[in-house]
Amino acid sequence: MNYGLFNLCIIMNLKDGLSHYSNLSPVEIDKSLSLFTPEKLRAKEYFLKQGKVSDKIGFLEFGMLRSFFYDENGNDITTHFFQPGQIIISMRSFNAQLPSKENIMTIEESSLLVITYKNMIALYEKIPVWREITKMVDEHKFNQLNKRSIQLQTLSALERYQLFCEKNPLIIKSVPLRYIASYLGIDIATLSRIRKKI
Amino acid sequence: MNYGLFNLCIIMNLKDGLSHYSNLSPVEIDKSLSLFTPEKLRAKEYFLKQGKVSDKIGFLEFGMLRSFFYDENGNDITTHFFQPGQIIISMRSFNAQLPSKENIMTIEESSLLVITYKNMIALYEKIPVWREITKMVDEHKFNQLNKRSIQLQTLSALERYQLFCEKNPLIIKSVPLRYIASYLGIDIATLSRIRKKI
DNA sequence: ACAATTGTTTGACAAAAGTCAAAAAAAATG
DNA sequence: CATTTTTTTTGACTTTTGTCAAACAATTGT
Repeated sequence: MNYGLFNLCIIMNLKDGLSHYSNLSPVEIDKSLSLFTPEKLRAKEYFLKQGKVSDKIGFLEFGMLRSFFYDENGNDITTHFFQPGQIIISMRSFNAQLPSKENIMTIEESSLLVITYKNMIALYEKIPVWREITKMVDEHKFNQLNKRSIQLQTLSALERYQLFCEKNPLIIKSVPLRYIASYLGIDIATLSRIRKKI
Repeated sequence: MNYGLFNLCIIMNLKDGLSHYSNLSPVEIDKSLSLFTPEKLRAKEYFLKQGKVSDKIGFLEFGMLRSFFYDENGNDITTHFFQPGQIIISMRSFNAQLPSKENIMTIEESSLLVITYKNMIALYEKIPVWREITKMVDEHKFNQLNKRSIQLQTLSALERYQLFCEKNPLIIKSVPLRYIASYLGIDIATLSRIRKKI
């Protein structure tokens, strides 16, 4: 059982990831995977809508998604990007089964392996190790968020953008700049000027 | 079982909190509390040091603590304030038993109820409901951090400070401004000017 | 109580980031 | 492939925030 599971990246699929990084047996892996169903989404389709209780999470095979919400002025605020190999989840809504405060939407055509909340619970009963896997995902998400929070707290717009580029070359390539600007808390015009400077 | 548990605030102690907000029986509560030991700390004492694996968490009865780290220039960056009624924990270090990236230190004289990692594990075995309580604490911490992250992303220095004052009157009263400035990602001189403006 | 230390405010200035509007470029659509 | 539509860049300007140093205030230890 290993944190690498959630940095799988593009190369690996869910099955290979589980066999490399979890200590599930091949039989358990097959039993687990039978509860996931493939789902294809076109660009700009919702995976989760603000206000609804999240009833599923997904493992992203390929494509790109983002989570966002609308602030009091109707601005679209991006809060997260989801890359291949990552778990698509709204932690608060899925874990506590509360109405979501954010949308999750594809940026481009995407392919996921989806498991419903009901099946996830079933999985916990059948294969208790999955509780640990979930715990690891949650911890990983917490640590990511913590890093992000510290970056927003301590870095200038320029530094945030530079670090983001360094750590997320894939996102830079395939995501509209205005989403990245909003994610970094920078005005789109300012980001444009920062880019010119580099 | 109820989220109110982690917004107990000053009025309530751990015992009352557990009996009001958890569904532990009185016997279970007493059994649980026997694994917590009182700990008094003077001002500016460490509860946890950067680099060490956290071996305990605490419930704060009274006093005030903060977590912080030193950045590459040696600046002291405050990442969190802990108020009475809250759980003192470094999530990453305690949950995953990894070396801590942050310090936790009292700001003023404080009184805690402390439980060691070993005893926490014992508690999970004796009273499995504690796994759920922990899960709720973790979820609550995640949601708090998520809020904070969005505030850093979307609000101006002035707005961040105003919101902070509104939500944390106790902290404003008893914590040096430079800690608050650092927590909000604002230069101390800028914060001083913001305060004059209000 | 007094010196020493630590914390906060202020001034003068510089740099960073935001605003609004228009132009340019790129992407989507028929 | 030409035309909408969307996205990005740019210009001119304003506002916000940071920097450095000094003055001032508060707190602490002896």
